[in-house]
Amino acid sequence: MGCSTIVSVYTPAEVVEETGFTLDTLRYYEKIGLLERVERNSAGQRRFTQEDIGWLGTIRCLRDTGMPIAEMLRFAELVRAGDHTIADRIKLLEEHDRRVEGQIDNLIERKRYVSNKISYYRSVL
Amino acid sequence: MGCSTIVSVYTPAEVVEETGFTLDTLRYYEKIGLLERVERNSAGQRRFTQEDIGWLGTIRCLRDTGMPIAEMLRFAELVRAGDHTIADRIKLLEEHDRRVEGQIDNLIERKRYVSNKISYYRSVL
DNA sequence: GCTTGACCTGGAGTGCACTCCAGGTGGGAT
DNA sequence: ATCCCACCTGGAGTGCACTCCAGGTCAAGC
Repeated sequence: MGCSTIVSVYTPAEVVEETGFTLDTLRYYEKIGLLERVERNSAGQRRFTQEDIGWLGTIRCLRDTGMPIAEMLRFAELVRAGDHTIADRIKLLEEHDRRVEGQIDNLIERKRYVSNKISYYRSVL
Repeated sequence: MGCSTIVSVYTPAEVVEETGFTLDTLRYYEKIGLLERVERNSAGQRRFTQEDIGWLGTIRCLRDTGMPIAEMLRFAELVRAGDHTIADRIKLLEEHDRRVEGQIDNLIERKRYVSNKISYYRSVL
């Protein structure tokens, strides 16, 4: 059964580089269960898998669109629970998507106000 | 000198209604100097002016576009310092405007990722 | 005239999302 | 063999922006 799959593995430093999260943040995410227990080498040091990297990409995206950790945690649980939760995941993401839409619209609206203010100041210079 | 200007004045409750800030937030903003010392009636209760309302509108906008309080404070100081700071105000707002632009772009980018994820989940349902 | 409720002050507490620290272990280049 | 640096753990600390509280005053409608 000489299974010779090459499972590419990442050190903490590589993951920091790759994902842009700090090591402390990574550890924090693991501690609170947003990241599932990461594998360790014999010395107890973390060795991240490609899958971890992928999941961290999702986290990054959700986080940067303003999803609170509690909700990401809920999403993580759904993902772990298996394929029968896909409908729920869709629901969660769709709701988030609508909020992001709202955020963008609001930001565009507010930006107009800022731009107008700048124009006004320019006009009185 | 019977000066009979009608200076419309707002009670705290009216300002809360108008601006969407809580009374506590309004007091907090005054305490830290983001809002200049608000007028009081004989009983020491706040009576906001039209100008206060306008300024709170600006605050709302800057806040909702993610400007930290420290920077709003700096902007407030510039405004109070008089017209010779207009160039600085423009600089500050332009910088902020660029950041907001970046935020919007980033959000749009991330939103695409979320939408794709939703599509993917839909395809495997 | 009395009650109710809006408002006051100073200061303490909250929630979120990290971020830092002390004290220690192990791997790997020289 | 040695040294340094990445990494480990548990737990405490930080920064931001509020938010809440106790204990009190005033105004205005009934």
